[in-house]
Amino acid sequence: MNFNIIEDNNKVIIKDILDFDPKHIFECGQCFRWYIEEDLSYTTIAHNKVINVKKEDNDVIFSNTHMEDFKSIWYKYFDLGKDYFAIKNELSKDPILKEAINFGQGMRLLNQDPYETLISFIISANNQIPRIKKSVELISNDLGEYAGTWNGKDYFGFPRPDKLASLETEYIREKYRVGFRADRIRETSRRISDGEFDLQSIYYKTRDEGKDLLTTLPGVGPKVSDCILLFAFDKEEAFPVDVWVKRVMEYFYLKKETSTKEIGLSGARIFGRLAGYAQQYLFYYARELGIGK
DNA sequence: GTCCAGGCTTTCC
DNA sequence: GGAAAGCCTGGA
Repeated sequence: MNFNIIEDNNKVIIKDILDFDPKHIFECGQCFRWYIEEDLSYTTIAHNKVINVKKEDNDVIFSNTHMEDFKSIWYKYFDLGKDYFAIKNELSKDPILKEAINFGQGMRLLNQDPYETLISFIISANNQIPRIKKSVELISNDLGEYAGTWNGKDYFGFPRPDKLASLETEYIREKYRVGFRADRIRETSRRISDGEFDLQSIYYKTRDEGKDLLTTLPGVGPKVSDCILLFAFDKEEAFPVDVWVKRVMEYFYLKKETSTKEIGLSGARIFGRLAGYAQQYLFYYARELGIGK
């Protein structure tokens, strides 16, 4: 680790860390379980634990935790083993990316739970971020384990697959406001719960192998599978192409209307093994600034 | 085999 | 009232 960590009264503080901005991490669209507080800190839940993250000058304060959890859970979750200085340095050779990175300089790719990420991104299809967040919260509050309270709000973990697999499609549709995605959620959860689909095995597969497997699940196509590979399985070359990435790639790089499939191939060609990071800086940049709209 | 149009729930802007 | 971090189906 190239930064100093200290522990203090239910807090862990990283001193003088570059490349860590809670706003850029949580609002860049990779994660749906965060809540901004009045003091502009962010509260999130993962591994059935609640944590509050606040940036103060060049320090980041993690509250409601301790060093043991920090080392065993949050270090990996916040991708602190990666050298973002080197990643950004490499990608900044591209002048367009340099702008996008400058805009979202404190972004990091989280390592999230595979099943929660899978269901969250099935919900994301033809959907809006505020609605996706609401559906994920409704599911957790109804089926998840109580994980803690922060600033007066109770937090519940995302349930295990057997919970959603055991429900009727109509219940899922109406209770969680997921519309036509309800049966995809139920059937995908059932396959995992019944052991027909081994989600953990994807950790040990390549991006292409993982993509072929994930797209056999209902509700998982090219874009959603790349999101899962990038946000849960640490496949750095995964390049999810959504409407914003399509717009920003057409606007800056390709200069003409291009099919989604072709944009995916261009991402691999232009950005190579770091395509996932490039995608995330570009997505955040394009969406916040409305580029190409 | 590949490509593409149309349909899909609900709500946010 | 259009659009939304897309996927699935059917037909060319």
